[in-house]
Amino acid sequence: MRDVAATAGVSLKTVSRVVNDEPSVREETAQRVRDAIERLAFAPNELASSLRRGRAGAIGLVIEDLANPFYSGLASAVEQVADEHGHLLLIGSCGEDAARERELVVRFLRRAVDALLLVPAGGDHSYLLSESGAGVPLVSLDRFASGIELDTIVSDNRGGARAAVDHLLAHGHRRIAVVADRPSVWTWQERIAGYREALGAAGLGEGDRIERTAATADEAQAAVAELLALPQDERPTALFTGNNRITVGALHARHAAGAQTALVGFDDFELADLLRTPVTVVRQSAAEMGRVAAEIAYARLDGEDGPPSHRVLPCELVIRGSGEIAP
Amino acid sequence: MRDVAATAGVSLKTVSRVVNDEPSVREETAQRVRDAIERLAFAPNELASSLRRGRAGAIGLVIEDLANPFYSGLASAVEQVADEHGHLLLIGSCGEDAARERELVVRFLRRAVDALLLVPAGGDHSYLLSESGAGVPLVSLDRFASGIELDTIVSDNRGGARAAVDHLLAHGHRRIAVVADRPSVWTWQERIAGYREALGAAGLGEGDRIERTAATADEAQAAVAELLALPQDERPTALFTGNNRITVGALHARHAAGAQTALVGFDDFELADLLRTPVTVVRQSAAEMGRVAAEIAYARLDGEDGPPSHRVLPCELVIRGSGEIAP
DNA sequence: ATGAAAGCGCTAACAA
DNA sequence: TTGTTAGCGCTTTCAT
Repeated sequence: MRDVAATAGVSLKTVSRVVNDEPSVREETAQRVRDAIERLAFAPNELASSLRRGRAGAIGLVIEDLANPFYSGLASAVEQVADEHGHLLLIGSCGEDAARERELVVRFLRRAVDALLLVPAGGDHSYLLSESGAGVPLVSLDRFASGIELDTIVSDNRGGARAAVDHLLAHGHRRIAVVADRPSVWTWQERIAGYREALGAAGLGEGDRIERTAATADEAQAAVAELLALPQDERPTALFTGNNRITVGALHARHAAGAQTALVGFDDFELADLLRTPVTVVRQSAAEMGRVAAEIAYARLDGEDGPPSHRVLPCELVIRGSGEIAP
Repeated sequence: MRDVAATAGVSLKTVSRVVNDEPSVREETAQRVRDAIERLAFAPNELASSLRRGRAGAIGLVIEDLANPFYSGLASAVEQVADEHGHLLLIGSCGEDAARERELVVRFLRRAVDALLLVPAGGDHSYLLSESGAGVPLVSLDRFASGIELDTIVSDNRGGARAAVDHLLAHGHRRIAVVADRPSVWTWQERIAGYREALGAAGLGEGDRIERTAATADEAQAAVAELLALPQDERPTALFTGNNRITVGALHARHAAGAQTALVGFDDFELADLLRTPVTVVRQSAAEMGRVAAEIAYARLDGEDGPPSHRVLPCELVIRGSGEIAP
């Protein structure tokens, strides 16, 4: 930049003005500077600029697993909003590991990201209180973070789960199993609660619950294989699978067992309509969630204050066949 | 950091040494500094550190579309390698837009990323020659960048395409249509070339080619719907779909038309085995590609020199049913 | 083993 | 409209 200034015969600050499109530079001067920039192939250092300004020109996103379509859809929406604001996007996956999540959060904040969005893994998040003293907008997506009040946007997990199980009940099922994520995760709690509420409303009690957990598609496949191998009078006639990974595992197990067990999954997925038995799902929109979360963050950056906001996005039951199989 | 130094009664430099785990600090001094860090809740500013060091502690990845499972799988693998090296990951999608790609590349370089991986969109990439003068390792994934020689890692697109079409030919097909991506993209050229080679080797000529392009699943669905609506003596009896988006679109069109047209797709996808007609595909590994590309970048950072390297990963034909349907 | 001084490349604040 | 000065928070170099 010094070289550009010398070449153009102006001061450093004038070059800075031109680079940043500040007004109040005479057009003729600006042109001279632009020529010099061109000739020297000058590229400003955004790191230095960020340091001086105290703003990074980037936002951070911490998710569980970039390879999971739910999270990549979410990330894609966040990316788009960031881009509209001229920001770059730092992404990190923590794989439901609280320690790793914290590490990523800390590193992002140390890079002075302008805002931080995260899908909180299980565990206490009060550490965010001190980490974010700096006033960096913090938004929680998909789940509530425990131990701290943040701007949060989630799907109506409980309502969606209840709709799924109600649907199965309405089709005559009484032995309905749920396979869901780790209990430490907020979404799990909600989805399980929805399951129990629906059973309860149908007059079914604790003894009628069949609850399994699975963290991966493989674990889900194993769990469902076990369920389908139960003696007929204990075997569930219907499955409620608590997320997209679990649904995939369950479908494989169901296929391997040659079973026609009814199934409703949480999370829609591509080609669900073209499966051998088209899959009935509770749909939530990862993209919408990502978009809204990013917009909340930018509203905060824009000076919007007030207490942490909570947004709940509705879920939608998409009927395709697998949920309408009779017991 | 100044405050920490004052609190611990040492100089700035000593704090810096402790923060960076440099040796040659007496343990007792180090402990005093660590106490001060703790008490003041000091967090070093990575931006400042990066500026001074001239290295960002991050790498950049430019892909086409984060919401596409192929690219998110690739990104996930890159992320993992970056993490192993203590680096953060900047991601940007350019949606096959050359101008947007360049913008992202420039911004990443201005942030002094330590290495840059990119899936080159169509168009000339000689601009990279000047942009990367700084000696930042540049690796091209999934495609060759035209106009510049870069470390590049691709799948054997031509071989994979040829295997797909050979397979259809072996099952008696003679009117085989290909639906592939934009012609400006390197992978398209290779996959089309493989298609033509296979036809040629079977004694079929230009007149026997049925070639369509589609950039999205929707466009592919429309293109395939048209093909399937052709009079029977012109209608293709088999489809070779050139990427995962196109396969999805084609499957929908095929289903809507109630057709039993044979189909082999490029790119494997989840649940392909559980579709009504399980889908035969040519599988490539996005994860492997991402991992290897990142490792090449780190090898370069490690001082490895020599001319740009080319790595070609093999593809694998996965037989599931849709490719074995008779004409 | 520790510290002082200089400066990475830029922009904010103020001055001319 | 343009320039000067100071300094963002850290690390390098060199001295002690």
